[in-house]
Parts: sequence; structure tokens; C-alpha cells
Amino acid sequence: MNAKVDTRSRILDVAEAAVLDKGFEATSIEEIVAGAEISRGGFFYHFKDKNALARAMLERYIETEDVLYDDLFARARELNDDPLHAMLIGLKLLAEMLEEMPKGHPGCVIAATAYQDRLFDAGVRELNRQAILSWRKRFRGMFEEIAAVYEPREPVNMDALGDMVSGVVEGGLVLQRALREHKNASEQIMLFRTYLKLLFAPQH
Amino acid sequence: MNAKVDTRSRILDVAEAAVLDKGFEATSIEEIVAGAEISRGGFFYHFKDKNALARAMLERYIETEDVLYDDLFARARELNDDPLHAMLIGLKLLAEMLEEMPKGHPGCVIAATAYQDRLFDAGVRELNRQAILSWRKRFRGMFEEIAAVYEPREPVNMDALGDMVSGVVEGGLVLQRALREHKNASEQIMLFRTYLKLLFAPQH
DNA sequence: TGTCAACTGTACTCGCAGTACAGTAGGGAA
DNA sequence: TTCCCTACTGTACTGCGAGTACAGTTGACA
Repeated sequence: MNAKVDTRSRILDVAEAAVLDKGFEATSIEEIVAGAEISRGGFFYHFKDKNALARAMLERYIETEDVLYDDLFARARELNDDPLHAMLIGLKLLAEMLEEMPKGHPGCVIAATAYQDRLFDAGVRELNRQAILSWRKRFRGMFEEIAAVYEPREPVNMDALGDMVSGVVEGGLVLQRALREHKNASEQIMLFRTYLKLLFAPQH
Repeated sequence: MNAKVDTRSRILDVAEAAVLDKGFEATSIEEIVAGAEISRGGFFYHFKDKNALARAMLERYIETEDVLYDDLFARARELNDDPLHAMLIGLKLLAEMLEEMPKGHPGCVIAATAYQDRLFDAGVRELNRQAILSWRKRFRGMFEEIAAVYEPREPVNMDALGDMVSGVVEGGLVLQRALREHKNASEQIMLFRTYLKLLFAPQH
């Protein structure tokens, strides 16, 4: 039983690293089983097909990501009880985290899946959708809390503003991948942070 | 000679539509030759392999995109000679254009390529990189022109701000694809437009 | 009339996903 | 102690799509 759990997550570990490095389609099962030191039969014992692997990877990734955001913004809130300043601190922490990640943030997984969606079944696509919707809800809530204290200088759609966090991260990661640089995503986050400062900071 | 050009661009047309719809890897050569009404041999006569097809698609796409941006912002500038207001008009036009595109903006091509880059050779990746770099230069120039007239309220890195246009578009398209909605990218552009208003508009 | 570009058509190889089992090692329940 | 079940291993197969090789065809133009 324990061996099962170990093997399964070992497969997921190897697969995740490979997929983040070179994409889902470019990662062969052959390579995964070699990395996880398991037989091909063993792989298919755990995962019906590559789709099932994708679903499991996404599920695990979304869970990790949620915990990460929970921690990060809770820590920021501890440092400053004001919702705007907590958000600004949180974004700074997020930018730093993105910069430190050598292989790029796992956020890639979402974009990678979105751009290869015909390769996946409806379950995988729905998971992807729910993840983005849950981030929208998370950030929208935080922005509403800020707006209750600081009147926005310009009218903004709160759902869209919530999406903008995901969008800026995903977009930054696309740039980073295409440019083969490593600071673009964190720079984009910092620009978004400046946006929030301008949008919510009281006039003087 | 004329037949050659026709067939080649017919292949590119069919391939581009298929790739935008379902991704590069999910598009088979079989399917392209059926759509373009050509034989498999004929396909390989024009393109050495799928890599050559990708390179040709990217080259053509980048050219189209450049002309499109040239036209769009030239038109905006005609409507208002002030660089800030011209930019705001241009972004509005861009947002409208994105909303009207039924299958999503071809910007996808860049992100799609970025996320499957191990499938491609160095030439394709370099093309992708140059495209983003040229957009950085274009928008950076426009922002510097604005900054010469309107002092930015907050200090910003002009390269990063230039990249933010591409990033917001690409990120918006990722959201749009994953959420299976159709207005996300244009909403994100409009939010970015508000950012510029706040950043450059004179204090009062 | 001959040449060449632009194809068609067929027949292969190869890598990878997925199927189908048959067999085995080891831990727990009876 | 035996049985059974989970978690595998190993082998052998099918099928698909990319890419190769090449022989033959067609139509424009010199």
C-alpha cells in the first residue's frame, strides 16, 4: 500500500519535472518509466493513459498552488493588516518567489494544458478551468476588501482584475519561456503591483 | 511558378487554422494535406518536415502581426496626435479587434510555440524570441514618447512596460482558452489601458 | 522536342501510445 | 501454512503519425 503511494507520486514527480522542462507531448512514457525506475506495465497499472497522468498532475499541482497562495498572502497579511498593503507585500513575495524558481513557476502547467487542450479529455480541461476560476474568486475577494477601504480612482471590473493576476503570471511566463530570460514574470508582477498602487492609493 | 505559391500558401492557411484550433502537435500532416487537397508527397516537396512548416507559419504570422500593429496605431495616431491619447485609442481598437476574432487572435501562435518549444528547432525558437523583442521595442518607443510629455507618477522599467502589452495579450489569450470564454483578452487589454491612464495622466 | 518545376502515388522504416496478458514477490487474513 | 490480493515485471502485439525514398506524371516554357 505504501509502495503504491510512493511509486505513484514518484511517477508524478518525474513527469512534472519533464513536462515543465519540455512540454507534455515531448515527454514520452518511456522516459518517465526510466526516470521513475518502473516498468511500462507498472506505469499503465497506475495510469490508464497519458490523459489520466495529466489529470493527476493538474490535480496535484492545483492543490500545491492553492496552499502556496494561502501561505503567501497569509504571511503578507501578518506583516500588514491593511488589505492594500498586505496585497502589495504579497505580490512582492510572489515576484521574489518567481525569480528564485530556476525552471520557472509551475503556472506553466495551466498554460501548457490550455495550448494543447485537444490532446486532453474534457476532465482535464474542466480542471484547468476550475483552477483559474478559483484564483479569480480568491483575488476578486481580496480586491473587493481593498476597494471597501480605498475608493478606486478608475472604475474596474473586479472579475477581470482578479483574472489579471493569473493573466499577468501566465503572460509573464510565456514571455520568459520565449525570450529565454528569467526575470520577465517577476517584472510583470511588479508592474501589476504598481498598477494597484495607482488604482487604490488615496489621492493627494 | 504561380501554382507553387498558391499551393504553399494554401498549405499554410490550412495549417494555421488547424494549429490555432487545436495546437501544433494535435494537427497531423494527413489532415493538412486533406484540407489543402494535396498529396503527402506534395507536402514534403514544399516543407522538409513539420519544423519547416512551423518556421514558415511563424514568419508569415509575425509579418501579418507587424503590419496589423502598424496600421492600428497609425490609425489611432491620426485620430489624436497626443501620444498618450493615441495609445489609449490604439488599445481600445486592439481590444475590439480581439473581441471580434471568433477563433481567438493569432497571438496564440507565439504562446503555443513557447510551450512546445522542445518540439521545435533553434530556428523556430529564435524567430519567436525576435518577434517578442520587436514588440518590446515598438511599445517601449511609444511609451517613451508618452513619458516625454507626461511624467509617470511611479517609476517603471520601460522595457518591462513594453513587454507588458505582449504579456497581457498572451496571458489574456491563455485565460480565454482555458476558460472557454471570449472576452477575457479584450478585458485584460482594457485594464491595461486604465493602468496607462493612471500612470501617465497628469495629477489634478 | 526536351527540360524542369511541381507535383502524385506507393511502399517502406521508426518511434511512441496503448492493449493484452501471463507471471511473480511479498504482506496480511483465514 | 495456505491463500489471496495488490503492486508490480516482462514480453509481445496493434495502430498511428512522421519522415524517407523514389519512380512516375503533367503542364508550362525555351
